[in-house]
Formats: sequence, C-alpha cells, structure tokens
Amino acid sequence: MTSTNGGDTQRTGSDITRSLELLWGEGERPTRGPKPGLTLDRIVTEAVRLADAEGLSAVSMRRLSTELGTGTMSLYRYVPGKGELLDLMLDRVNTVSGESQPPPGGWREAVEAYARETLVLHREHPWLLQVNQARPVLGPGSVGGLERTLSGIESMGLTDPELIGVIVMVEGYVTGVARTQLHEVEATKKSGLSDEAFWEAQYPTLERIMNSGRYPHLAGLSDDAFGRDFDHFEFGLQRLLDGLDVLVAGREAENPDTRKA
Amino acid sequence: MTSTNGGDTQRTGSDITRSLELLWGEGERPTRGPKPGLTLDRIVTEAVRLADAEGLSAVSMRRLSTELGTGTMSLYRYVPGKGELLDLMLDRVNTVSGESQPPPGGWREAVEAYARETLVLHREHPWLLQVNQARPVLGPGSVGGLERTLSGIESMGLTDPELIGVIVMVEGYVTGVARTQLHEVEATKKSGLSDEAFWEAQYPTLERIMNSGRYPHLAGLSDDAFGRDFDHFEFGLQRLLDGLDVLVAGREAENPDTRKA
DNA sequence: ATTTTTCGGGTACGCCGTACCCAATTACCG
DNA sequence: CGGTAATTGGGTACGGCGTACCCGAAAAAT
Repeated sequence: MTSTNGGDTQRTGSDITRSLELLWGEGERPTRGPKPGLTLDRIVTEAVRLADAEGLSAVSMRRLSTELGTGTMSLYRYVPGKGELLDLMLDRVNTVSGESQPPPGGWREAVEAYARETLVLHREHPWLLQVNQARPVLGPGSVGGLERTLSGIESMGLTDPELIGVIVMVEGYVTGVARTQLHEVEATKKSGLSDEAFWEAQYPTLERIMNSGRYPHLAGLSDDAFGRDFDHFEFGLQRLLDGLDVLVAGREAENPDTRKA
Repeated sequence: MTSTNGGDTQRTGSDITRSLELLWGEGERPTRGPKPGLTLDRIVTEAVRLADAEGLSAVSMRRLSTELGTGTMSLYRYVPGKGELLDLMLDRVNTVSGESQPPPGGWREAVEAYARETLVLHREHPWLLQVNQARPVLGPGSVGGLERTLSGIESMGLTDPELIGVIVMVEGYVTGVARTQLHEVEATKKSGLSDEAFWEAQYPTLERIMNSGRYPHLAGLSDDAFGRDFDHFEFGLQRLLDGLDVLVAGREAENPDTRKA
C-alpha cells in the first residue's frame, strides 16, 4: 500500500528568534552551573546521521537521546523543541562543500551544476523532502548556497525577479524528480519487494487494463517506454536548459549591448 | 522552526493484491453475518475530506472512526490497514473530472493543461505530496489520467520513452513547485504568522547578512526580486514548454515526413 | 434450533513529543 | 570557608498514534 512520509512535523509554532540564535551561534555560555555534557553540534550531527541512515522517522527525541547516551529530556537543554532541531539539521546539510567558488563556465554550466548538486543533496539526505522549506531560517549554509548560485547565473542578463524565477524553477524540477526517485528507492527498501516482483503482482491487473480496449494509447506503448536505461532526470534537465536558452537568446536579440560573459 | 510533513507513513509492507481488489471492487459480499454498517466508499470519502480540510495528520484511524461514528477497530473490517487506505485515497483523488476527452489543440496546449490541472490537484489535496507515489497501485483513476495525457502529447513525434520522459518532467516540475507553494501556505496557516511578520523576525539577521560584504550578489538584488506579483509557476512552465518545443522542432527538421497534427 | 460466519468494537502494547519537576553540580558572594 | 543562586541531567506522566488480539452480537444456512 501507499505510504506517506511522516506526519505533519510542522516547524509551526516554533520560535524563529531562538532558531536564529542557535544557527549563528550566539549562545553565551553561562558561568554558573555544571558544564554541559553535550554540545549542540554533537546533537545536530547525530540527528543528521540518523536521518540519513534510517529516515526522518527514526529521529525521535527518545531515539536520538539513546544514540547520544543521555536522557531524553536532556536534549531540551540544548534545543527548544524538535522543530528547531529540524531547522538546524536543514542548515547543516545545506552547507555546500565546495563553498563560495562559483563554478567555471557560463550560466548553462552553472545551472546544470546547481541542478546536479541539488539532486545529489537530496540523494544523500532523502529526508530533506519531508521538511518544510518555506520560510527558511537563514543560516550560514543556506545563505552561502544562494549567493553562489546567483553569481553563476547573473550572466543570463535577466531581471532580478526572473533570476529568482530560474532558481525556483530548477529547484522545483529537481526536487520533484528527486521525490519520484526517492519514493522508488524507499518503496523497494521498505517493502523488501523488488521492482520486478512488484510489477509481477500488478501483472494480472495490467493485462486486464491493456486488453480492455479502454486505454488504446497506453496499450500501444512499446515495451521499452518505461525502461530503466532512459535517464529521465537528464532528459528533463536538458529540455529545461533549452527553454532557458530560448529566453536568454531572446533577451540578447532585444538589446545586444547588455550581453555579458 | 522547520517542520516535516508527517512521519514515514510508508505504503511499505502492505498487501498490493488486497489494495487492487479493493480498488477495482472485486469484493463478493458474503451471505452470512450481519450487514455491514459502513461502506468502503464512505470511509474513503470521509478520509479524503478530512485530509483536505485538516491535513493528512488528521487522518488517524481514531479520528476517522470518530468522524464516521463507529468504533476505531471497525475500520479494519473494511481496510486492511492505513497504508491501503492511502492507496484508495490516492486513486480516488486521481480520478480526473473531465475524464477521457483529450483536450483540444496541439501538444503544447495539452502539456500546459496537464501541468495546470496537476497543480490544481495538489492545491485541492495538499496531502498528495506526502504520499509515496512510486509504484502506484493501478486503479481506474490513475490509469485513466495517464491515458488522457498520452493522447494529448502523441503528436509531439517523440519515441515512447521520451513521451514518458515528458510526463515525468512535467510532473516533476509541477509537484516541485507545488511543494514550495504549499509549504508556504502551511507555514502561514500553522504558525499564524503572516509572511510580513516572519520576514520582520528575520530582519535583523537579514541586515547583518547584507552588510557583511560576504554575499555581494545577494545584497545587490533589487527589492522586487522576491516580489509576490511574479508568477513563478507560469514563468517556469513557459520555459519548460519552450524547451520541449526545441526538441520537437528538431525532430521535425530531421524527418519532416513524420510530422503529425 | 443449532451452527457457521461475519461484524462491531473494547482493551492493550509500544511508539511519539514534551510539560513539569526535582536532585545534583558548579560558580559566585560573603 | 559556608551559603546561595544558577544551571544541567533526567524521571515521570499525559495525550496522541497504529494495530494485534479478542469476544459478544447478529444473521444466514442447515
């Protein structure tokens, strides 16, 4: 059967100001009282490790505390709640490795790189898709990534809203496809059912559908239509880049003098 | 703080065969025993209503049974488990209203319509994004939709894998953007914090970032860069269609005889 | 009337996030 | 040095979740 990916772990009622403090590390260590036995860093690191390895649902306060060898409620000495923990995990993961050096080449290479890196990011941290990214709490990681992407596409010669539009578009496309791909992986992993086994289970139904005559186009598809060897991500990405190219070329034709790069 | 959207409600270990039986309605009513007081249809309808109104997290077996006025465990007489219920909800919602008549016009109009309809679908049923759609259990609704879309784009003159690629691409793009948009709405609804209030809370941080000199491109963006009035969905959709057009035009140039429509 | 089958649903178990406390620890003040 | 204020660790408890396991009631077949 179909699964959802988690409940509604909303970043909802959380304290943004507190998240920001934690993100930019403004915590003044108080002088009195016992030394903390944990660090925020250790908690976030372990939470990310756990999420990567076993999915976001494995990241419960109980489980996390067990993994860290402390009591559950101790975590609340470092993080106000689970929502803020998610904020911290998000920013941790959004910290780009090859930070701050813009990729070489023109905008097409930059967008291509951005798309591929984003896909990889989602592959390495599949739980990203389950986290509400609206209203990102602006941490060092997220901000740095945006700066880098912007620098790569400024040569497109578009307006500022359009530049953001390009980022939204690529981000949307990549996360959408990543979602499909990850659902596939999850389904296989969690059901223990290979793809072949799955379609075999569907086969009788499939045959009835095909033979019903109600779905001629579907029935007319060749066997390789859903084939494994076709790279859907690359196919869509190139179409998308072509589409951006049409726009950029149009702009350059309009005012040839403003061409950059 | 940041939220996830639910746990890992996996369609994982569920019984596909059983889901299929339920979907295509092969249940033989047994002759003995008391008449059922519920119908599967009522359950699914109510579940969808509940999910639409209050989010997928509101759809718990307890809550659902309360809403239906029965005992919680009674639901398990009709549905093997929550996973199968999700399967049924999925197919219910995927049943296209204007079924089976292909949209008029060429492929571009067809893809455009498909994209807009998919976006509307996700707007009406935001919980769709939280449901693992890999390995769709093939119900009447989903199959009908695919057939319709295929009929609209066959005139592109592409290979079968490419046609599927087009669908995957559009679906990916739309769901990706839909995700962003819905996260926005959710964040507002659940935090009770308007967008303005949110960015105000971020303002001190934002100012520090801009003045730090570490993010020149970001700091150089005009005020309207993130403006509300720019329709990101339409912008990206037109680029995407342009990109497909490049491919189609290329194919027509290669072999002009196979041009259709 | 009895048997067989099905339906309704109560109880219980092990998960979850976290509010509320209190004891132990440490540093400062006198 | 003793006392006090601040801070950390973490136990207990509450209300939620999915669902395994059962048993009593209902209805058709015999």
